[in-house]
Amino acid sequence: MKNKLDILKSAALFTGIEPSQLEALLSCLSANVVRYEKGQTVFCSGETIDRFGIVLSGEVQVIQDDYYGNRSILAQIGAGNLFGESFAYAEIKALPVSVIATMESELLFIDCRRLAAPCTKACGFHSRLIQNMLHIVSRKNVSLTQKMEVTSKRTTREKLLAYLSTEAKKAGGNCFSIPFNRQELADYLFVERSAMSAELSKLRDDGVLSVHKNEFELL
Amino acid sequence: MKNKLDILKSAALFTGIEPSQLEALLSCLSANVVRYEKGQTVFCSGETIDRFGIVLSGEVQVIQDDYYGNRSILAQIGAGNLFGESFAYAEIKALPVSVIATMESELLFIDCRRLAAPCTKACGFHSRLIQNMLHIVSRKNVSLTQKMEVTSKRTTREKLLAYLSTEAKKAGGNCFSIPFNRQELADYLFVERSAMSAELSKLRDDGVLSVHKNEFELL
DNA sequence: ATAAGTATGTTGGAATTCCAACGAAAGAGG
DNA sequence: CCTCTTTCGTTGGAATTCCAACATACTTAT
Repeated sequence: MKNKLDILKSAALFTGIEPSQLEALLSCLSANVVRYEKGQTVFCSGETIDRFGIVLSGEVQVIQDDYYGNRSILAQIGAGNLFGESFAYAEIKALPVSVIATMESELLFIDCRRLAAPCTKACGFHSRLIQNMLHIVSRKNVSLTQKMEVTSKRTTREKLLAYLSTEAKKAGGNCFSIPFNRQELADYLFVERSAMSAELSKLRDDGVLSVHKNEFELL
Repeated sequence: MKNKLDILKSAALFTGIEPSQLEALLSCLSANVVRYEKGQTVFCSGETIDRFGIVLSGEVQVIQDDYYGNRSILAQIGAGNLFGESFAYAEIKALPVSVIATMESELLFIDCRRLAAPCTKACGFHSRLIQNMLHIVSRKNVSLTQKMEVTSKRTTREKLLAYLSTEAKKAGGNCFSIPFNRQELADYLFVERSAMSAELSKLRDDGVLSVHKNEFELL
């Protein structure tokens, strides 16, 4: 339980909150922790949710499967980050996505109304929390827009280059590693795995990049 | 100025605010109105913004042009709706998109910090406003996700069907009109206009839909 | 009414992607 | 060490998209 609190202390949702007050706050929010195994479903498309999650350890993916079996990965959420909050605060009836654990994970859940509404105990956290939440949701919005900038490209080659460029920029250099295997990367870019693999080879032959497993270098 | 206030009264940002207090609130926020001509740029990609806009009349589009000249339409914003708020609250340095007026429009601008921070005059609006804002940004997030559900489809035909189905559902029937011309629809779906036009004809020949200008009917 | 400009539908060939299948390489587990 | 499973690269043909070009409405301005 020690390291979990450390994760929360540095989580964006709790910036500006005194670490010493964190436990009191969590109990005020009646937050609860649940452990998930690899591959388990956290939220299932179609259901209604009024709570959101924070990843304490492990990782979850926000995905969408159509009835042809094509999977689209919309987002990958690591430790300290939130998932489901936009759908909870948008108050939609049917979740258009699913959330799955990609590895053994500990997730903390919080009721979204409990966080937004000023509480009866007159604790002063809520004003700060809702500002943090607005900031987080806004940044997710920007992330989605940037993902669209990548997936709006017409060819697999352009999508790859757009994605790898942003990853390089994020890493602050030409060498970086990506958090996906080939199938996941294809699902993230909305393209075919085999065609993408072939295109990666072509990019390598063209001297644009070098690649070893998930390690990339743009030349 | 009369109808402008009417627009604002029913705008999602001001739900829960007494209409009678609206003018006082606007002055507290030091909101200002600007008129734009058709085709004018409202926000330009690359700039930093600390304010957002509300469409009073007319319409704006959130777009992205790459250096091959391909335009992507990310969103279309009509009267009463907001634009730019996610980028303002995410506090990013460089705007990754541009906003343009698609027709003569009146836009109202509000400083994003002015809205979020409790004001010195101790007016009680801000708590409500920030909750509304969180709700709006969350719903935009859901909209972006739904747009991705459409654009993640691999073929033009599937994209069209996915888009038209959601429009039909939104209209609550099989007959509906879309707010785009053909080129704009192609830019919205990230496909080629001519190929899309051909695919529309094929869908018509296949008896899946009938179309007259922007009026569609799914059969 | 005429002319110019814009929007839309159509078409043919080049380029690209999709799909299925296969084999090689890397890991996991016994 | 071997087997089983998963991941990844490659390939060939079918299907689709892209691109450029052109023809036909439909609009707008003069």
